[in-house]
Parts: sequence; structure tokens; C-alpha cells
Amino acid sequence: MKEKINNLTIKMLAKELGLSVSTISKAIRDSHEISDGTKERVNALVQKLNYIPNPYASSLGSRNSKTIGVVLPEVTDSFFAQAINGIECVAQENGYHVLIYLSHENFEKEKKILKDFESGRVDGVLISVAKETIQHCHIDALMDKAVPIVFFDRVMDEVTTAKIITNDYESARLATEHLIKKGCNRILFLSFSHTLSIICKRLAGYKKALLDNQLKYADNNILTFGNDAKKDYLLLQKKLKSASKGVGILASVEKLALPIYQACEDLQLSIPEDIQVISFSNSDSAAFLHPPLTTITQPAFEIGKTAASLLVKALERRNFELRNEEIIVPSTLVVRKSTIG
Amino acid sequence: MKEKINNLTIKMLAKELGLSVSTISKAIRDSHEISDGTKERVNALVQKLNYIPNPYASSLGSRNSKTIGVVLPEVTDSFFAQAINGIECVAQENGYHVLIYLSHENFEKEKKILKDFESGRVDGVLISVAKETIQHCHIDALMDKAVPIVFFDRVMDEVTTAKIITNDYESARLATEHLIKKGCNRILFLSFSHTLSIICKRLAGYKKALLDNQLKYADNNILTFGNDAKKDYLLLQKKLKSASKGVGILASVEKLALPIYQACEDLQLSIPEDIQVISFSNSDSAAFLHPPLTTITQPAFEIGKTAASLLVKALERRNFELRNEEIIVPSTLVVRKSTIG
DNA sequence: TTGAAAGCGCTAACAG
DNA sequence: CTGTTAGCGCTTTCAA
Repeated sequence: MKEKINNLTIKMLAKELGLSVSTISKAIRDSHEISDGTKERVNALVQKLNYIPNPYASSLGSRNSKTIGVVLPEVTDSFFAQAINGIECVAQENGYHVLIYLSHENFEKEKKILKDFESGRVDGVLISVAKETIQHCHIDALMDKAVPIVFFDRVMDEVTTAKIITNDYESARLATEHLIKKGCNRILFLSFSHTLSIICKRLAGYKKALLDNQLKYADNNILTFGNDAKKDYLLLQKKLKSASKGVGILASVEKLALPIYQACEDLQLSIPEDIQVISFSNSDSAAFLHPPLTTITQPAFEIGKTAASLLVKALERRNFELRNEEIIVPSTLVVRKSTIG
Repeated sequence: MKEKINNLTIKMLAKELGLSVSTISKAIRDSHEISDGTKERVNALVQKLNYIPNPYASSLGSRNSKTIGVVLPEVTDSFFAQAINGIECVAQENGYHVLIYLSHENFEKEKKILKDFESGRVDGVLISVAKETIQHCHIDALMDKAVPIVFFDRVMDEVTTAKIITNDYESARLATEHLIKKGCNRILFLSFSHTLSIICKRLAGYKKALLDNQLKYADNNILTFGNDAKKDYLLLQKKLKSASKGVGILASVEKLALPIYQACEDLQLSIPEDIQVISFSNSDSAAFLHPPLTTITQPAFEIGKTAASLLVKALERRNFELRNEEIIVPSTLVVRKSTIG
């Protein structure tokens, strides 16, 4: 560590003004105990000397940090990028700082991150769990320390707290039905997890649509990608190769969309003539793919904003506790040319 | 603020083991002054009781926070998302925490963010400046407080510190030359700033290529987008409408690519027959646009990683100071169908 | 309305 | 190798 410049302290201000430290401290925080006169004097000096309080000293004293921890599986995904935007927006408005952590879809990493949060580093946390996460002991441990947690998007139903999500079940049902209406008699469901809340709900919606439309569910229509991109791609190719006319694909996450396009190109299959495609996606370029991709677009910014607002509220209001509730911000099915008009 | 659970302290551990606080403190940080025996005893108790040190108390004592501040113009851009990934990677490896802030391209916001950093909240900062930023007083002020700063991508040449960038000049020159070689005799340069370091360099590279190829530079080939997307779009349309065969476009940032595709579609112009297009872009979907977009792909992850590594090194090594240097990680021209093969 | 004093929980000399 | 003693800079009772 290198030597830092010796900063101004409250003590120096106090001496300068002939006031006590506590008076300065209160004046700076605009306490009602302090007269307007001295507040003005203090503020004038603060301005003049460019005094900036040490946040860590103040955290230590007040036992709160004005920072929230955000835990994400990844950032290179339109959904999460937009969600961060929403979170940051609320944080900035309310004077909160945001510490960001990536679990990289890994449970152990996520555990380690939450463990650190037990230190009091953050006042509250916003989390979208890793795809590997199936237990919630690490979350429980944090909640036991009275750190408020709000889930967004990828939630854990078993944990008793607020969850901001979109209408996954309904969106997937609608999307599937859309494919069926457009003539698909067999629909592949692409995913990358069996356990993630969002995937389970989307799968359930998919199944419901099949049921409602007299199509039978078959395990071999469910394609679950793993960590070996190459292997997954070959599997996808194989599936598509054997596919006859009337096949549709529902990709349950954004990152699965491009491989589908790739495979169709490689196999010389035409979208939507040979295969119709819908994907959950927040990517701007969906509209410019060839052909334009029909998507289920999630209100990512809104979800981030709502989650952060709720957390901040829980942090600031003495008489407001996070309830065990789901707040649902609906997605939109945007029909484009990858499904028949 | 709500009451936090009363946490374990070093003092309690000390009492429990009949040791002094300082011994515990040192043992926990694996100091060489402490015997292996007591280290083990301490660690055993730490494990057993699940003791987690209070980071703010430790910051206050040691005058360093093990956190770095990252200031970005935005996140919903492949380049920045990937850069964050690289930064987070290095941070996680070295036990640093990352506070993220968005300037939203706004100078005043950026100033406010850096001002806060003067408090000692972060040990160092990584910044890519807003497009509005043309002064560097806010950065100087921070550096005066001995807070190390590393620029990445969007730098300020006038500030004496390390800058991690890509070969903007050369990439733009190459891209422009590519367009010329493919038959363009007029090339539009799309940007969204006159002042940003990256844009200036890219523009200079563009000019050089024109010069080298006996094409003359004309101001009316430079299209600078502002904040009014609609107006900008109309301007673009107008330009394209009046464009004859042999026109090429070089988009100097990712977000300008899709509007070009949109305009061509609206005007029924064909890429690359009527208009050839190249864009600086890190988006995965470039390869799947219609037609696939020729891009200059920046090593975003690498840039983030390099910047973070350098900063961490500057923070950890007593005898290592940030030099006034540019570290250049080269971009790649990826030729696709939006330019003639 | 202001101030004195006792921390917050940890680090950092310095002694022993 | 271990302990003692001061803080770090601010907040917070509690008195005045």
C-alpha cells in the first residue's frame, strides 16, 4: 500500500470553527438538532476546504454502508446488462453504491460471494442465481444475519423474500402456442438447465401449450445444453438434421438463439420454411438477424429497477419488511419473420 | 436502518483463546510474526465460529479498501460488458471488490462519481470516459489525492497515467482501405462525438486511408450522431438516399451499426451491392445479421483484464508506479458479407 | 442547540 | 513470537 494524502477530518473542521466534532458530524448530515446558523457555517467550510467524509469510518460508526451487492451469473447478456442499468439508476438516485460480482454460473463462487456479504460489507443484496445453484443454505445464512435480499429473474421459490420476475410460464406457453398455430407439429425446447426457476417455468408453459393443443410431450424434444459448446452444437445439428418439416424451436435463453441460426445455415435449412424459431432474448439485433428473430422480450431494465427500488425501500424504511412475494413484470412476444407471419 | 445481528469480533476470539487482539489480527492475516501453532488454533476457532472480519473496520485501520472503482459510460454494449468481465476476473483473483458506476455519457455525473472517490472509498480506479468529457480537472483532483487511475479504451491523452487501448488509428485505416479496395469511392464515417479519443483516432485513420488512396476528405461525409435518435436516423436516411453506387460506411461504434441496416432496409438499398458497411463492434450477432456484418472486433475482455491487472499491480507493489504509457492490444478486422468478398 | 466521552472493529507501531 | 497501547474518522448516547 502506498501512502495516501493526509485527508481532512471532522476534527480539523471542528477546531477551525471552534465547535465540537459531534456538532460538525450532525451538521453535515443535516440533523434537526443543529441550528441553521451553524449548519451554514459548517457547510461553508466544507465547501471551501473540499471536505469529503470517510465512508468507512462512517460505516463503522453507523453500522451501515450505503452499498448494495449485486450478484449475477454473467454480464455479457442483454438481459443482465439492462438489469444492471436499472439497478444502477435507482442506486444513483438514492445515494447507494453498487458492488458487482459475477458467479459465472458457478455455485461455489456464488457461495463465496455471499459468504463475504456476511461481513457487513453491503446493506442488502440483489441476486439472480447461478444455473448450478440448487441449494439455498448460503442465502439462508445471509438472511440470518439480517441482510435483506431481493431476487430478480432467477429466483429460489423456497427462500422467503421478495422476487421480481417476468411471466415465464405464460410467455413460454404463448410462444409455444404461436408456433403451433403457425403449423409446427413438433417443437424442440432448448435450455441449459433442469433446475433454474425460469427454465422450469418456461418448460411448464411449453408443456401446457402442447397439452392444450393435443401435441404430446416427448423427452427427446428437450435439448439441454451443457458446458461443452462444441458437443452441444453437434447435438443440435443432429436433432435438426433429422427434423422434418413442421418443426419449431423455442429457445429458453438468449444465448441459445445464435447457435440455432448457425446450425440452420450449416445444414442449409431455411427459417421459417423448414424450421420456425422463437427465443427469449433482449438483444437489439434480433430484429436484424436473417431472418428477423421472433422473440420474447423481457422487461430487463424494469426488473432491475423494481428490484433495486424494493431493496432500497426495505433498507430505508423502519416499518417496511420484505415480504415473501412475487412481483411479475410481463414480457412481450415480438413476432418477426423467424415464425411464419 | 434496521438492527444488524451482533457480530463476532476479534476481541471475542481473543478472549476465547486467551490471546491478544493483535495476535489474532495478525494470525488471521497469516503474518509471519505468528507461530504456526497459534495460527492453527486461531483458524480453527475462526472456522468453528464462522468469524468474518468487518471490512470497514479493517479499511479504517489500514487505510485501504481492497476495492476498485470502475466508471463506464454504459453497460448495454458488448465492449463494456466484456471489459467488465475481464476486470471482474482479475479482481476476483486478487481479492478485490469492484464498485461499478455509470456516467451515462454525462460529464457532470462522471465528475460526481470521481469526486466521491476522493473520500478513500476505492484504492484505485478504472475509467473509460464519457463522450461529453473534454476536461480532466476531476481526474487530476483524484490523482492529486494519490488515487491511481488507469484508463481503458476511451482515454485522455493529457492525463499522465497508464492507458490500455486498442489500435484505433490503424484499425480504422485498414477498414477504410478495405472499403476502398472493394470499390468504394465515397466513404461515410459515422460517429457520435468529435472529441472522444477513440473517435479522433479512428477518424484520423480513416483520413489517412483516403489520402493514401487519392480520395479526398469531405466534411459532409462525416456524420455525427447526437442525442436525438429520430433526428439522427432521418439524417442518415437522407445521406443514404442521395448516395450513389460505390458508397461505403464505416461506423465508428457498435451502436451505429443497426441503424444503418435499418435505413438500408427502409430505403430498399442492398448491402453490399449498393452500400458496403463496416462497423467497430463486439457483438456476437454481427455474424448473423443480414448480411453478416464486417467488423473491427476489439479485444474487450483482454483490455479489461490488462487494465485491472496493471491497477492491481500498482496497488500492491511498493516499487511499482503507473507510468505515462499506452498499452495497445490490437483489434481484428473480420471480413463478412457486408463488404464485397 | 451543543459538547464530552465512549465506542464501532480492526491495524499498527513498539515493547517485551 | 506475543501483548500493550494508540489510534483510524466518524457516530452516538447522554449531559449540559
